[in-house]
Amino acid sequence: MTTAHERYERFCADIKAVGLRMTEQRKVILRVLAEATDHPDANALFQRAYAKDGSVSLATVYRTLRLLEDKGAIQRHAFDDGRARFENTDTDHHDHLIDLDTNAVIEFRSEKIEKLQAEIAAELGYEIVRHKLELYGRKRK
Amino acid sequence: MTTAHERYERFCADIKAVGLRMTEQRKVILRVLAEATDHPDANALFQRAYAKDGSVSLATVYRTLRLLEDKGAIQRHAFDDGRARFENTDTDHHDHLIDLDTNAVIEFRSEKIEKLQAEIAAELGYEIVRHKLELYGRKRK
DNA sequence: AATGCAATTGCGAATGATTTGCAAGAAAAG
DNA sequence: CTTTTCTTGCAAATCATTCGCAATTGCATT
Repeated sequence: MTTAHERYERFCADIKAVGLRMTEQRKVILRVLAEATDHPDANALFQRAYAKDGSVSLATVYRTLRLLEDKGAIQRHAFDDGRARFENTDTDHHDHLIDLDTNAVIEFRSEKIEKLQAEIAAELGYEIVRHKLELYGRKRK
Repeated sequence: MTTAHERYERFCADIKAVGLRMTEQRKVILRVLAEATDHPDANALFQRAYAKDGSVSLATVYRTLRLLEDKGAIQRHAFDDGRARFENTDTDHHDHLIDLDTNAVIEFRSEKIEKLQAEIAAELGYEIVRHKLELYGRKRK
């Protein structure tokens, strides 16, 4: 299990690795991202960062998000509600089950499904670069 | 196999079923939708409808789209490129493979994957209402 | 510690997709 | 043909996200 602090260090390393500067704003945003265990959207991240440091702007949150996404440090998801949501990529790959009543996001992973996907793509003459599997459902009672 | 004309008739029935009016514009838009075999976005649908009848506006295309989506007659997809794309729901359920180079959308269906998904959701205590499986890949050479 | 300069910021304006308010136009019912 | 109510097109309004730009700030070098 990776800790929030380890994630933060890794983000910093990613930034410096390409000669980018470590600004106050970036530090705050990276920390917020590293601490997130949910799937926040850009505005939620901005709120959290702004609470820690009022000098952070929404534009910079978006810029930092894009930066990290390009480096593969975080992942962007476009669930059915329109706006983009983000999560760390240091954890193992997994898919999502979205609770239609609460909007909660549950992570899961199935080796079998991963394998089947690759097989299907191969049959169609394709190689999978990435995939998105989202189950939308309700709790059974 | 459902024909475009049958689909059109069904759309009309859906509209009239709730006491809505059958206007010229709606007729044109329904026809365009019924004839679509691809996954057009709102603007593409507007272009096609406008070509048939210059009195159709983009706003009405959006309004009609939402109408049909609410009735479950068409389905909205949010692929990773941001804008919404639509398709008829009269065909059997299927998933999508998106060609990253050409943006082409290939449909497929796997019984095994469907079954696995249901199993996974059940394990987590959920019942699937709908799901979305998108493979993003490149042609193998 | 002071200097220089390119990277970075916040702001507000721009964007692109989609929605909405409203007055004018057209169905359906009488 | 009239009335009532639904629909429309247009333009303005949203929403999420991006961009231009002048001001600021890291950071490598003195």
